[in-house]
Amino acid sequence: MLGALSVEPMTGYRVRELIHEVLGHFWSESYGQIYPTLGRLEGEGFVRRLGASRTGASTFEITPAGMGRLRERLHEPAAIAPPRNGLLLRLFFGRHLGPEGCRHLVQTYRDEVARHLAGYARIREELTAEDTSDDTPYWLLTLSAGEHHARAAIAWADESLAALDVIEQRTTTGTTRRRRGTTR
Amino acid sequence: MLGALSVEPMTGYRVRELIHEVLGHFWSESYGQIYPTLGRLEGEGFVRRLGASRTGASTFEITPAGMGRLRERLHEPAAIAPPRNGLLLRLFFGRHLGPEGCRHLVQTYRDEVARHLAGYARIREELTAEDTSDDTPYWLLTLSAGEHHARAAIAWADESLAALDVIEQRTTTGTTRRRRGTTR
DNA sequence: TGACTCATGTAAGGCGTTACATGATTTT
DNA sequence: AAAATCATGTAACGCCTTACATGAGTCA
Repeated sequence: MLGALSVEPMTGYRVRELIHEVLGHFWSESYGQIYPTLGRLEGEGFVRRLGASRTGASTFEITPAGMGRLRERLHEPAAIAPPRNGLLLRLFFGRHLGPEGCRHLVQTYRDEVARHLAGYARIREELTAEDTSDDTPYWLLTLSAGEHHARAAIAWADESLAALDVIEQRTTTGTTRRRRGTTR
Repeated sequence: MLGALSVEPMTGYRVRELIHEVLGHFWSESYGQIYPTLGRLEGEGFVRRLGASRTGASTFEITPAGMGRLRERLHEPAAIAPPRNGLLLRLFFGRHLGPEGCRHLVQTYRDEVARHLAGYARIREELTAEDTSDDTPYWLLTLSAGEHHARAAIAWADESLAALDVIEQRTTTGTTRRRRGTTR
């Protein structure tokens, strides 16, 4: 919230929109969070309501106190969320799913990550175009994290798909010593 | 729950313990989930209470219907959780934190991931020791995911630390053209 | 005029953790 | 006998999403 308003004053609706579009790969907020939070922050003096346009929409601005609070919050160590990776959980019990089922899960995941990676390429073009601001180097850090993660995920998926082929071969042909290439 | 009991019958306490120790890197459950779920599954006939030992502790066993349910659940596509990456959020607004603050965050993260990676090495030894079961190949997939992710995270962190050095140089020395190597 | 977008706000509910109360069994 | 571990269960609470109600402004 404070971070968004540190960029420029905007409405709650716009904050949600920006978070979704710009931070969508690593953050999310819903309206059910946005509006109550905005009210609370106003009460605490961290944001201020700018003249509401003739319509009901009100634009919020971060106050100097809000900037201080933002820095405070940024310094707090990031809370670590309890892990919940549904894909890995399924693969761990993959024996009950079979190689074919696992392959489908991994392939779907791989496709999704590949789409993300393609998206990152476009974002990188935009960020490295000549209009670099003081924020750009920091934004590139987060982009780079996405790229590293996506490339690793794809490499893992490819390895895993190959490993699943081998598993299937073994169970299909029994536990014989000889193995031949995949039929594809 | 069903997955855990598919390995062998055990108490709710033991399920929690196993999930924590074995799946800890990608899954978690709390007692507040375990016991109500166990009760529900019993009512649905997916698990069965084995003769309670003289004490109050009761060991649960998965039923054939439970095995069917497990396969069903495994086939469902994994739910995608709304992203919440506190580290990347902080780096995105890194300008307000400064290169030094960011470096600290990244370094802390790097250290943590490196510890995980070291742990994975030990797990890999155990898994590749001669006692391979039918589950082993699937467990190796999840282990490999952890390794790929950790290596990528470390590579990213190292790049980012270097990038942050450059950012600091630039802001410290002004926007001069010449730049020299880091001290040390 | 009708459709779409911008905008606010809340109610209901789901999910999950934390913390505590409680007690048996085992180990030291 | 004390301390640690195994075990069950729940109450309170926090967080967050979804869905809806509502309406103003904009565009075709």
